[in-house]
Amino acid sequence: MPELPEVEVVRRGLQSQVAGRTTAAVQVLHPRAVRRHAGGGRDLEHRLSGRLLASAERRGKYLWLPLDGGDEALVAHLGMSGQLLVQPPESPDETHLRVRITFADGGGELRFVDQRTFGGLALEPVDADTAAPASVRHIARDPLDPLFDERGFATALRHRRTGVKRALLDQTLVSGIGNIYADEALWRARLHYARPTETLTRPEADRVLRAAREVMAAALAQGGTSFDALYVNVNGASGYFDRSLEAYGRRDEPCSRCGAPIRRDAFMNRSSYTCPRCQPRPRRGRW
DNA sequence: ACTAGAACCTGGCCGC
DNA sequence: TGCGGCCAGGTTCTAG
Repeated sequence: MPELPEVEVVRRGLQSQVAGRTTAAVQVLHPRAVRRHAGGGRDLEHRLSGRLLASAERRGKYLWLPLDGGDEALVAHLGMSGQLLVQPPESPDETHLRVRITFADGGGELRFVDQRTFGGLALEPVDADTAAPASVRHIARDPLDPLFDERGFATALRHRRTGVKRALLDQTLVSGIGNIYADEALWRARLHYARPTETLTRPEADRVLRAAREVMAAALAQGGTSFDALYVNVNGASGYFDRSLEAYGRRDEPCSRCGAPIRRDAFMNRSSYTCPRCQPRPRRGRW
């Protein structure tokens, strides 16, 4: 499940292997993979052919490749199971291959592979002022961004009226954090996911942000997290940060700080993992 | 304006 | 062996 560290690994792969190359043909194999593209699959195939992909950018979990000229970009979101692979043209198609982009240099082709089809590609105009594509404009900066506003984040967090985990998952407040790193950050900060944001002290707000930054930086240093074969980077290699997770996916295993068994709760149609001793449930929590 | 929850999607896995 | 149901979860849409 790609979150910020995984997406950044993919961005680096794109920057080194795709940036600076000119596309030849584009083949859309599944309409849902391009549902965010205003003109549909045929339109994307035509407008993306013969274009220079200038660089690889990222904000939160969104990736984009600005085209030559700079007023358009190919935007990619991996969703839950999306992969961007650079493969030799002769290698067999992947089962869930959705979009194929070949290049004028005849080298490795860029393939968008996505089993669950939550992800997708789109060609979008780029806003001249922010240098961000249209669909990325509402996404907040992420904790690894040098321009991230820490004080502003802490203030905004404490003005929310919700549970702290919901707030961490809100990409308009802070981007890049998904279910896995939210649980890891909360474990590090010793906060329960249902803790009402309006009761957070400023030190607590600072602490959870610092924890999120630390766990994502550590994951990035190891090449991203992976739990199965769904996530691979642009070269096709899996990350392996899952060995370092302290809470997520560790139901009934002892907390490495205190030994209490990690518990799993259903929360927001997904799972939340907490240490019941280090992260006690607040008396009046917000779900 | 803000918050909460459903919907989208496929394949692996489990129990029967 | 097969089948129904559950689970994984990022984002968008809709309802309140």
